[in-house]
Amino acid sequence: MAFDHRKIEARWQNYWDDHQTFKTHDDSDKPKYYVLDMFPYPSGKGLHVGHPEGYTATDIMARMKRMQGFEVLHPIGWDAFGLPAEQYALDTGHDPADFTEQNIATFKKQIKSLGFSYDWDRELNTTDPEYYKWTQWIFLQLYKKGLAYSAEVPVNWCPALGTVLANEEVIDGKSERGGHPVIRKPMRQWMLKITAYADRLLDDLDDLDWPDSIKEMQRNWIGRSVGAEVQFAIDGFENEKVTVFTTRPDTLFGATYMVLAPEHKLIDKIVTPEQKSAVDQYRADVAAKSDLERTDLAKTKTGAFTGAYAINPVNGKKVPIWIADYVLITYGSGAIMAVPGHDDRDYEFATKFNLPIVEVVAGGDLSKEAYTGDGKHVNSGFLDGLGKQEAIAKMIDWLVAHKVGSRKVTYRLRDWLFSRQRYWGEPIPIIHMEDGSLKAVPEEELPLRLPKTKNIKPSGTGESPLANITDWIEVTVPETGMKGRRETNTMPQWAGSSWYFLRYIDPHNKEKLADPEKLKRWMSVDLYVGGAEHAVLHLLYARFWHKVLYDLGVVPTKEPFQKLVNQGMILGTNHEKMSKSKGNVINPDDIVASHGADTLRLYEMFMGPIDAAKPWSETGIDGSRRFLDRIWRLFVTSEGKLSEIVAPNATVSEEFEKAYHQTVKKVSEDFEIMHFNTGIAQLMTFINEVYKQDKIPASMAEGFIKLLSPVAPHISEEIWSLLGHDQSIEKSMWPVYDANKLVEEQIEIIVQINGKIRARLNVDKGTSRDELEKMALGDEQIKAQLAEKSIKKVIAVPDKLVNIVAK
RNA sequence: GCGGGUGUGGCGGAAUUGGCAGACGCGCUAGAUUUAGGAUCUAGUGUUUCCAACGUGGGGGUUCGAGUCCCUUCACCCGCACCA
Repeated sequence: MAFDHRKIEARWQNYWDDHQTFKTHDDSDKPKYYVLDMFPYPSGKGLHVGHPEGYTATDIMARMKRMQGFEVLHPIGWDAFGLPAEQYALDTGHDPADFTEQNIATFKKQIKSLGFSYDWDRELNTTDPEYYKWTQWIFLQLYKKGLAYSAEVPVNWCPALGTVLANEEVIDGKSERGGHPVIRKPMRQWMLKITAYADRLLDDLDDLDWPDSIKEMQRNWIGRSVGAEVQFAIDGFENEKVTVFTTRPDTLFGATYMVLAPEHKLIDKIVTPEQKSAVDQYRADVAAKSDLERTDLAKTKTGAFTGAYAINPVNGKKVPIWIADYVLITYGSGAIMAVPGHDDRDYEFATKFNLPIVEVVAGGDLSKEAYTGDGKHVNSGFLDGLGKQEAIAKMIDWLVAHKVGSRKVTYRLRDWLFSRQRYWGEPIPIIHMEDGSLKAVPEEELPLRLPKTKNIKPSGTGESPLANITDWIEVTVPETGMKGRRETNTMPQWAGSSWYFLRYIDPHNKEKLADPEKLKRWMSVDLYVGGAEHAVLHLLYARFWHKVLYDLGVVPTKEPFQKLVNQGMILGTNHEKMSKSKGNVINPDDIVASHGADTLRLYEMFMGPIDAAKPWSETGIDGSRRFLDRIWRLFVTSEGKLSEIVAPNATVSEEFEKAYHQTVKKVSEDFEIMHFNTGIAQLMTFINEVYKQDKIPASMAEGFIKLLSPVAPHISEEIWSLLGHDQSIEKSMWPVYDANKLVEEQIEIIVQINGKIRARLNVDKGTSRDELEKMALGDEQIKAQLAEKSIKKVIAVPDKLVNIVAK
């Protein structure tokens, strides 16, 4: 009987469901292992081959750990709020909830067809009011702690569509849908003060077992820089000051001009009448530029002189104040002291506008370029002769003593723009009262449900479609009779995914986000696997919320995800990213139908390292299927019975026994560190060996099938039952190897002359250096090779080699 | 430009602390078998001028010995984008 994957896979998937094989027990006394996949967004397009890669990796870990005696938490759920459902609703008038439900059903069916060992009783859905109740609850905690505030910030407003667009919906300043112009318009938005946690988000990265690249990306994103704030007085304006931020306060003596960002609010006050038209013109030019043009590094510097002068506090010199778009209003204080001698950008600007360049750190050639390195300070008064570090410290002391500046840390990280002008998101539980005050929806009234509506349409005002739903919007506080209007903004998609891993731990809890005892039992996540595209935002937001919850005593750990692994992308057969337009998309459903889920799982793990980008190969997937067929033929007869190669008490050669124990060792070790490709290679090697045997003992057949089972669970269950077991292989114990069987008594040693292999010797393990040397020099072949030469040196490494250096 | 990463056969990829380069798979070749097929089994398969030499993007170095360490250079991928 051939290996019929359709029948077998369906059978075991039903068995697992019926027997609740993968149910997680909170009260077991086994050690815990929490292995988590990144929350999928159930798009209408369904699963692509990238999904099963990460999911298979975590599933292998989950299945192996269960067999190794761990209580495993391996859940899945749906990050189901999001733009596509809303757009679908706007286009068709249908309820996004229905659309989402269908998509989830499709996704679930696809995921189930791959045989992942999820505990489906813990399935989550961010759009479920019982779930988003707690998303809203967390928001209220943030609000109470002063970490949620509202502010006027510019958004992408499309007047023609009457709506606000996300950045990705704006292409070249036009709306993606319809090509209407989009303008930046300040609107009141909810912000979360993630910057208050910047230092902790940065520092706690050190203890995480994450890829360096991801940690580095987060560090860069947070962008902490240490320097000083310096206040410059403005000539002729006694009450005005400009504060600049600099990382190089030691170069203050070299500040020969000052630059304000074109949006800086002081400009109108200080600009001289003669310069006003030039400044206005420049600001108009800058405003007309797209973000892309403004940030184009290749362009030359532009700017305009305001006519005003600032006073350099350290030497009292007058320096001209310019405006230029190379200074960003969003960073630091939106103003800089320009030190053209020691900053590339300032140098470029000064050269273009003929501003003076003064050397204050020796070591460079200022006629050619700015010198940004370290060196002795010159032309710097009390700093002369000092190096960079001492000079910075001394200058900060001076600034503090003269009350014109201080040490200062700034971050690139901005506060999190938390509101979206959307219907399909968690409602923000805030009421704007008619007296202008804000009132939080009482916790006991949560969840604040999204109102059902027949027709979702833009409000036209920039508010979300919720603004149309008068019944929902207008509220009266019962105690006071005061009227109010609900917040029409909803939360971004990041909200629900910032804490879902906590809810899996206690998904049906009505009283709390999750039981503290259970959180203590399960946190933190031992292994988190997902795509690198979430390297910054999702992982940073989740860490931020987690720290807030930690401070509130809700969660027991400082960090949510102890170990993080990014699966690499699966490319098309042409080594390019899969895309519809390139026609190189592989649909996992097709593979499951043609080759089976086990084959797909096996192949995706065998393709290469989990974190590398790897191209798909048609013949490669065939090869993986062939391996499973080979296993099947080995263990199962054409009548569907257990093959006679398996004999309970078969004796095998010492060599084969060794191969078995080596396989157990290598597979166990490789899977543990997620080197699935090499572990699978070892399984293949073992099967190649088995093909050379007449009989193998049942114990080894069972051991092998156990090793295979996390990767290819369906075929493994089937063979396991043919081996005479009436319980799932999942309930069996992971095999252990006998180290004694791996001990080599004799090993082959290579003998090199000048690093080239000239002979091989079989010696007892542990043969001493001297002995090896003697044996090597006594070897006939070696003697012959050395006949014309004189020996300079002999290096002998026990159990490895002898290298003879000769001339 | 800055930060991170990757370069190994025809292809995907293996290779502890520096110690037999190319495990395993694909592809290819040959043989066997068969109801002749995109099946199966067995063997072979880095290159070349094949008793040997060369070979891990290029160049240089350290070392008895380098895919692995150091310097330099090139190519590609990912992230950031004038962050003062």
